[in-house]
Amino acid sequence: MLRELGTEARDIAPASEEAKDVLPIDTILVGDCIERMNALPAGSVDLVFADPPYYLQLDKGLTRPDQSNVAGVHDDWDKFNDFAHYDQFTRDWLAAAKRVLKPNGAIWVIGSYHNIFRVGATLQDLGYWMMNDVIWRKANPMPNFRGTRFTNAHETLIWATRSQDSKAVFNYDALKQSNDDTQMRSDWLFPICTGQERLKDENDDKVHPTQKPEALLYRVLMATSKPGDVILDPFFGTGTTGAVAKKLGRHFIGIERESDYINAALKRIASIKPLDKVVLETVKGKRAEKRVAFGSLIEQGLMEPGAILLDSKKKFKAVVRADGSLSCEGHEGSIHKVGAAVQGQTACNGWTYWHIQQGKDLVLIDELRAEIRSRMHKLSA
Amino acid sequence: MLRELGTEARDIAPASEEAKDVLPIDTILVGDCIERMNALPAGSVDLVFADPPYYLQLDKGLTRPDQSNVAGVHDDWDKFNDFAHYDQFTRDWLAAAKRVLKPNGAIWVIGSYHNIFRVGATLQDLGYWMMNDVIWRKANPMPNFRGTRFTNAHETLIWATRSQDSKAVFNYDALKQSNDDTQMRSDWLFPICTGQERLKDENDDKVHPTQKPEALLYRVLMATSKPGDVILDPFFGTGTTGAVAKKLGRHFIGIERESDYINAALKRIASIKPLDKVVLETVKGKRAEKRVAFGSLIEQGLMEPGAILLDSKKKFKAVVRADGSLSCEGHEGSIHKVGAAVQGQTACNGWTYWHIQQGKDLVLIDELRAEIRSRMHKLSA
DNA sequence: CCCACGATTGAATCCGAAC
DNA sequence: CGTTCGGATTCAATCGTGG
Repeated sequence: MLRELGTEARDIAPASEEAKDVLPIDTILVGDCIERMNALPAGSVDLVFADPPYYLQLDKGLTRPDQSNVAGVHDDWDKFNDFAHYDQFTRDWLAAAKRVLKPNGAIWVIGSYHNIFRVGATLQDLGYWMMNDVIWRKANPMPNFRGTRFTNAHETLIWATRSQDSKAVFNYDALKQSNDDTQMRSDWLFPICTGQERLKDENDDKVHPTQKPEALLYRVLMATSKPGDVILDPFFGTGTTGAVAKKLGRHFIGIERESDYINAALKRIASIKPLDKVVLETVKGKRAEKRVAFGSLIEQGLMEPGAILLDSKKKFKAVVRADGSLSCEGHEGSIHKVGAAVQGQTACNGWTYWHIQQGKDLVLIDELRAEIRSRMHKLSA
Repeated sequence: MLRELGTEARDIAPASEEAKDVLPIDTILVGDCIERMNALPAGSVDLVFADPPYYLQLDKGLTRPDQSNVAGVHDDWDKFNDFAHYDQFTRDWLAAAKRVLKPNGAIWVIGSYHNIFRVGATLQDLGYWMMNDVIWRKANPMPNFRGTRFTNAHETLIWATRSQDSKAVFNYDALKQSNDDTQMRSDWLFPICTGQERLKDENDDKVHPTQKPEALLYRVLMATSKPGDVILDPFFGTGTTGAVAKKLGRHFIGIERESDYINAALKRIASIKPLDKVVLETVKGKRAEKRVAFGSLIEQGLMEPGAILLDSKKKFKAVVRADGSLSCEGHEGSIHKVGAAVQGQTACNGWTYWHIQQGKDLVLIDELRAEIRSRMHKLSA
């Protein structure tokens, strides 16, 4: 029995007319992802983001040095008989995903060393074209409690297009702008999903054992999709993809089997407010010469897209856009460029010009940068 | 025609006698790596480090990083056949490597997204057991000149043992010590090989297009090998593995076909001076310590039968019996068993749980163990 | 209100020598 | 070979509590 669970997000972001007509936009489809994908029209989806089962093969329990128990992934959905079965499953869902992708569509898959080599080889076998493998470096990974291996401190994402001649969306300048005006690298640093962001049930247990951080999806969608695009997540879980897609003015289609996950995802996504169109406009063309790391403030949650920056006299108000650029009185660009423009000057250090209102006080954004640097410093080399 | 090129390193590092007798130690074998590996005795090598040819899908057939032809590929194979060919090559050399590895041997393979997924899946298919995938983060990667992808700023290494029940060498404590006393993570930051380290020919061109930095091999060998171990590199190139192995008191066996690479490697390795044995001593953890039976404290007069042991909060009092067992609140047995039982836990390290009263102070019985070990040490010296 | 401290937790293929 | 059991093993971040 297959149902469709819509959310109120359906009408918020702009979408192409044909997509609205033929696709269950901003909806969670209940059931097996292969069956549900095969029921969608071919060539209709812009991007797939998939977080499939990793097939961890954990047999025994694990305790911390203080004898406490580690809650591993022992769910049925991660159980397979052997690699042959896992490979077959992988081939099937990747083939189904390829069918629903538009000719210029692309896919992201995340995994660990347990499964990512099977996934990568199968992607290549099916004719997908690799663009990058991307490393999510975890700021706070779980240690290796037995001292037998290196701390498993990363996961691998593969970004591939539907075929070799697909022309993928890649917002190069926006990414560069948000990364100190240097090219975005293939190694990304984010904390794992904890704290307020981690969904808990009524018993204060985690709803999903492997919820991904929104910052990760934020970068994926900002990098390789446009507002109005349709993002399909065949392993929707608790809906991180949907939440970030809605926030960023993209449409999502989620597929999930577990009702507990679906219920949590629906509630979660309902509370998301999409960012304003103006905020979402990505920078086009070459950008400022000065080095800025402003975008990382947004990725790491120290500043919300749509936030207002003020100069010390509150004369100018600038809107922070999702890619880390500012918009103020007709000027747009980096914090430095806009700071200079509104003052009628040729140059300006945005870090020591713009403030953010915190209660009664104005706080210099340079203080937020210091916080970022402090975080990075702990992790360097 | 196969030759063997020895270097003067043969006699420098200590090696087991049997290895010296049957293996071409500290030698570069000329020719095809599969043939030469198959000519080596089975179960004779401690560690394999391999930097195999990349598979560049844009080219016809299998090429090295320098575009030279690896195998006689005459046909215009389609993609599937190309991958099949690369997979066959990968399976053949990985199977040959597995045969020459000792039962507790291990392998490292480095690659990029072009080939590492084929390599990883084949390793699993052949029964190797993954320990970690490790990310080499390049401090100074080549930028993506066309701005179409993320800067390819890393390469992936796979560390796997010969089989699931192999007991791999892993110098956990030495690594932790060298990493600011925290566990070594799976993401490593090193610059690419440039400057003085980069081998150049008479025209000042680089001898090898993908020479790896010695720092990378240094960490690999320090982490997963011991002095005297035999390291096999089937794609020896200009001999980074051999140079670092010699420096670190390990033996190497290199296999290479190109005489230009071999000549550069021979010259390079000849100039390496092995580090002194004393310098090569690493931090050892408690696991390396000899076991001390609790009863020996009594035998050696450090503790009297009938003595009282206390936990740190003096909640439990245990009586030491003449045979070295404890008795406490109806529980009896080893210091570990009783410690676990009184706490209601499944395990406990009695040495770091129980104390004896000395005057006003509580002294951990682990200190008495240290005294025993100190005495044993003086006796053996 | 702020700081110190303790408790908790996270996609994990997590022991090995002796008998 | 399997079983037993000694005893070795954790980092960053969040959240709650108490001073």
